[in-house]
Amino acid sequence: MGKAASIYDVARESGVSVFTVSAVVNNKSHVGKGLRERVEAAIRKLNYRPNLIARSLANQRTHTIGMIVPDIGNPFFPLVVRGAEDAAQKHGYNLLLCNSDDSLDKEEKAIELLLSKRVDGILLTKAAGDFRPPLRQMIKEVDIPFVLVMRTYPKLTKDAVITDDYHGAYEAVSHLARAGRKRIGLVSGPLKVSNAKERWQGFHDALKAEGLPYEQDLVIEGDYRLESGFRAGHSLFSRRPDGIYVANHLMTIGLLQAAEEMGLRCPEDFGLVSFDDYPWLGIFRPRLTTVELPKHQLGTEAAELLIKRITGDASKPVLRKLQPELRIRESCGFGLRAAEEEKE
Amino acid sequence: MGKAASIYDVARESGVSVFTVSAVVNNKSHVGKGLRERVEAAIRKLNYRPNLIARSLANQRTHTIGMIVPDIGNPFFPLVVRGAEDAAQKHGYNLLLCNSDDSLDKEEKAIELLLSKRVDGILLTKAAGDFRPPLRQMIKEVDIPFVLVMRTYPKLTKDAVITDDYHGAYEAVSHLARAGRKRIGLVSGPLKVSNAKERWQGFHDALKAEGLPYEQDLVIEGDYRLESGFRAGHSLFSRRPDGIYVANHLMTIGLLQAAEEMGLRCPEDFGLVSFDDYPWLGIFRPRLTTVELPKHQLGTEAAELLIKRITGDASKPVLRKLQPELRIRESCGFGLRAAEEEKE
DNA sequence: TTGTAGGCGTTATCAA
DNA sequence: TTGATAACGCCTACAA
Repeated sequence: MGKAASIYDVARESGVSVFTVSAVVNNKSHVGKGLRERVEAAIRKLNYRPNLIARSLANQRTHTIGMIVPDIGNPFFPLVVRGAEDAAQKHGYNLLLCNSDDSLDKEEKAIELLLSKRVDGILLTKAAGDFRPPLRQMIKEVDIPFVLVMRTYPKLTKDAVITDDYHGAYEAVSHLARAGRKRIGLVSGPLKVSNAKERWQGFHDALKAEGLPYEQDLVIEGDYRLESGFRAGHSLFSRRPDGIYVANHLMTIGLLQAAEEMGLRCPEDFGLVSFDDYPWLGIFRPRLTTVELPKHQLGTEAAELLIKRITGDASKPVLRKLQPELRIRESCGFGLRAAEEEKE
Repeated sequence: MGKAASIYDVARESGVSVFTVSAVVNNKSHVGKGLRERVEAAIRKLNYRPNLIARSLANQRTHTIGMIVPDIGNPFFPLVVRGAEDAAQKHGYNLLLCNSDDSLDKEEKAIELLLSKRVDGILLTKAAGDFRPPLRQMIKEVDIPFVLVMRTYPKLTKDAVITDDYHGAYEAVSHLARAGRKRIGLVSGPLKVSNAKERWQGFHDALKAEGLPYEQDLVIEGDYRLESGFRAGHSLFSRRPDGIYVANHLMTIGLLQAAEEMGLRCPEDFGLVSFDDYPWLGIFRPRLTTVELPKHQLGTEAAELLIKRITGDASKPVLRKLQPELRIRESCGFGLRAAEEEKE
């Protein structure tokens, strides 16, 4: 009783061939009613479950998709992953999850493993930097579809589901300007990453459009992690900006920790707009003005697209750009300014 | 060139048998230096990568572990998953991630799929309720190790890595009492879940020890989701408790939303202690007093234990109970009380 | 040390 | 409609 029943056991039990069993399991080619019932009975009796590993080997299809994110511990990604899992699930796929920590090395290892495990496709949030040639070669040979998530990387594929980061950043900075901020700083993600560049560009162009100076000193490149926000805060605040746009949540937390240490208050001492929104940001003070990104949708759309590719859709590459949404609350100091004007 | 090179291709290319190739790939039984080099050259030339699906079929080992959590979108789980992934990774395993939404049905489907995919073991945060007999039967037959995460379920296995929830809740409530709260309410998780029961018990016993009344009206059973915290808040606040212990973060957010709607302030109008801590709770107001749970460690220890089981360790069941840590901040109103006493 | 051949559990081709 | 039988790609006795 140690081994699980195989298709052979079922065949023997019901006195038919494995072909027939296989046919009823996958309800294929019309199997005679009598046989079908006998087989089904045997299946129940032996508690037979197809071995999907064997099936994968025969089919060359695992119904598994690999998903590589920088860090599932970064609160941005869980919802993206959840979205992807929901879509995958719906189409009968599973998710093999990997963390790259934005390291090219880990990313490469993860991809190699996923390829060896013969996943049907990969959802990738590309780490900063370029693939090494051997890996590119390998990927080309294997020829499974990739869909990029949140970050483009045209050298690999043009299929990507991202957010309109340029626009989001532009909105954020314009809003800061509308709130009366004049010296606006930026805590950016790693500029090698496509969306960080986009956000930087949005920041830059919005300043220009508002007639505000772009001060190199007020631009700090972080890595989307909390600590880098903290460090950025320390060096940024010494230059006394009156407004700051921070490119993600984790760095915002770090920045606010730095502000706290330096005795600076938001929005009194500096206005703040942050990227990605969370339920708790609406209730704690200061209420953060943020640019919300549709995380769950990002995941589902990416997975849907990937599955379409897996199942043979070879239509032209799609670059899906989801729209962010500015959520105005208090950290930008908009209310503050209104209050001051009332006094005058 | 459509197909990836197989072990046969390598064998042919280097003029040896598949056995020899297999041996050098897994650097097994001493292969003659000359042959080894020839084989290695062929491997590089053909860019050969072992097909892990085929290997799994032959070995009866997938080096994949299944992980089922209620919802990766609940901020509690990402770090647990990350911990598990780190440990898995370290030992050469991958994580197949599933969400159960605390639904028995989804949980069952997920387990069946994981078993069919022949994962080597499963990390499970059990959904509320009991397995149905056929599933239990199936699990017993397949005989792969399970390790429970965060929630016990002795009917399945006694291997579990959890937190000392009783103790954590006890501490939380005692602290509320020390802060001078007299009518303390509870927003609990689903009482069918082991840790919700533990937290309830800790709540109950702490009240008793402090000589405070246990008021049934002030105990509300939620489901660990935000909305249930919101509803709980609405019904709870109408009874005017002066202290509340909420059993997780998401429900706390919901509860605070309700408080806001009703114009109640924390800690002035009610003291609050919440479970699980996050970096942002230290910087926003009100600063939440929480009981931190070692999420990452939970994941790594669970994965380590599971892998030990997978690799044959049959020592007696381990119930690992990690210690929570009370982080006193301001939402309990402790500072408030101190301030009042000073005035007197 | 190396090769041969059979098995892992399915699917799929080709006859019957 | 069914049944043998050969893939799928790898591992591993058993032989040589």
